[in-house]
Amino acid sequence: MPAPVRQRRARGSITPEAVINGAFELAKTETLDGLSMPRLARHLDVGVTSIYWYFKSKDELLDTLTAEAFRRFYGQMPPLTGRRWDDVLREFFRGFRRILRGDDVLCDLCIMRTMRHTEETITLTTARIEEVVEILVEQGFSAETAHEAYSALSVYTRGCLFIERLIRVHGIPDPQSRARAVAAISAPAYPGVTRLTTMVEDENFEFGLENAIRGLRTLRTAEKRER
Amino acid sequence: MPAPVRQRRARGSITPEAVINGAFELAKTETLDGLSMPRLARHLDVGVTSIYWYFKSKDELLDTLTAEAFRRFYGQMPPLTGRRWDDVLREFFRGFRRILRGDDVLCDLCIMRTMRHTEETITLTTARIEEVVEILVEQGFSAETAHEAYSALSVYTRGCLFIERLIRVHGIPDPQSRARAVAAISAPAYPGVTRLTTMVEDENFEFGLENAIRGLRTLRTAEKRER
DNA sequence: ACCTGAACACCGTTCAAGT
DNA sequence: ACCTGAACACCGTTCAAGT
Repeated sequence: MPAPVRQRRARGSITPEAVINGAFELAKTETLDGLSMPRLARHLDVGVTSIYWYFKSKDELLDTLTAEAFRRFYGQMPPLTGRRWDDVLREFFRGFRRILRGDDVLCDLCIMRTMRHTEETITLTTARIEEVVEILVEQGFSAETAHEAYSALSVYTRGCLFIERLIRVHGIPDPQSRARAVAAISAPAYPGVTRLTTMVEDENFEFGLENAIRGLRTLRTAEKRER
Repeated sequence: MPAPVRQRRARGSITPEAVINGAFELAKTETLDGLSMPRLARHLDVGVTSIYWYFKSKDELLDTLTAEAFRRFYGQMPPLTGRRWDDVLREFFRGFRRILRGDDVLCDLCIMRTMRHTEETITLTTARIEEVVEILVEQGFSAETAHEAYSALSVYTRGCLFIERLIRVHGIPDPQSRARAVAAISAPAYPGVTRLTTMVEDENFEFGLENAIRGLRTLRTAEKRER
């Protein structure tokens, strides 16, 4: 009954930046999945269609948000200070995980959404990769191996973030049903199985990280001997 | 104008199994995201609401599909034949990746969707984990380490599948824009960077797998010496 | 007990205006 | 050039029937 009166906005009173900031705000109060065009419009006090003047689809808006997310993410990544290659790897991938685990919106945009990055994002990412690779090469790795090492640890770290994010969104089965399920096994040989082996915690992450570094140490020695 | 006549179905002509099979068929022709209740109903030639008699929400239907997907997945996992622990790990995780990379619907259900499994699925999974862990323990690993090793390789393999799936769904930026982006870096020290380091291919997967095994070998020797 | 269409509140997007 | 509401085709889910 009360007419949904809303003042017509002045020309130029909407900017792409305002839309992007509003989108981040809204995603933060809910979740990235909760971000819809009508809700965003309401949040910005703008007609729904007005957003389409600046972003020709929701996907294009999300791409822009992703680019901004990467900028914010890399802005938070501290510069490398370690001297030895293994300390550098630890520092880098621990930081990587810490930052994205602490910000669900950034995690959803940088890790969960897509692999189609903008040119700017690729530049940012590649520069960071190079930094790490360079240190590895300086300290005796071949360029080839250094890249593979980075790639493997990157996949591992993103795998952790991905699984941890799924758990935060959907939860895990309650411990009781889990215990019953494990009890149903014919030969539960090792009590440790009852622990959530499919879940990632700090110690799990650390084990994989240290183990990879151990493998790389052996490889480095072998590569050095070859020359 | 032509009245949308559809015969009323007989009582008992719809079964949960038929719904599930229809859902798998439909997801296969499109994608899991393309599976909607109206489309599924049309595919089954059933009223939309009828599905809700057997599954009280789409989420419950998806949970049932996930349980079935895990059954199919484990049905395809070959029994372990390797003798040495490292061969067993290779065999297991290569098979894991191969099967889920070859079936997008299974991958979406088992890897991408959720971590909230049914009791049956947990039993299936835990039994498989135990099989691997037991072999590691027989050959000199502590139960603790064996679990951590499994967990790390599982996270790594699922990370690969996750990233590969994202690429299949959304694609990656075209090589040209990528090359331009890399060229924009101030000091592109290593030409290898131009290669898609964020992408996962067979050789990338193998490197991480072998490297983890290398790390475990060192750890095993150390653990043996301690005793 | 089982099957059904109409209806509701949502979504992304387009159209045809208004200023 | 920029902002807008109405409208469209979709979605998941509920309701109030029908048999």
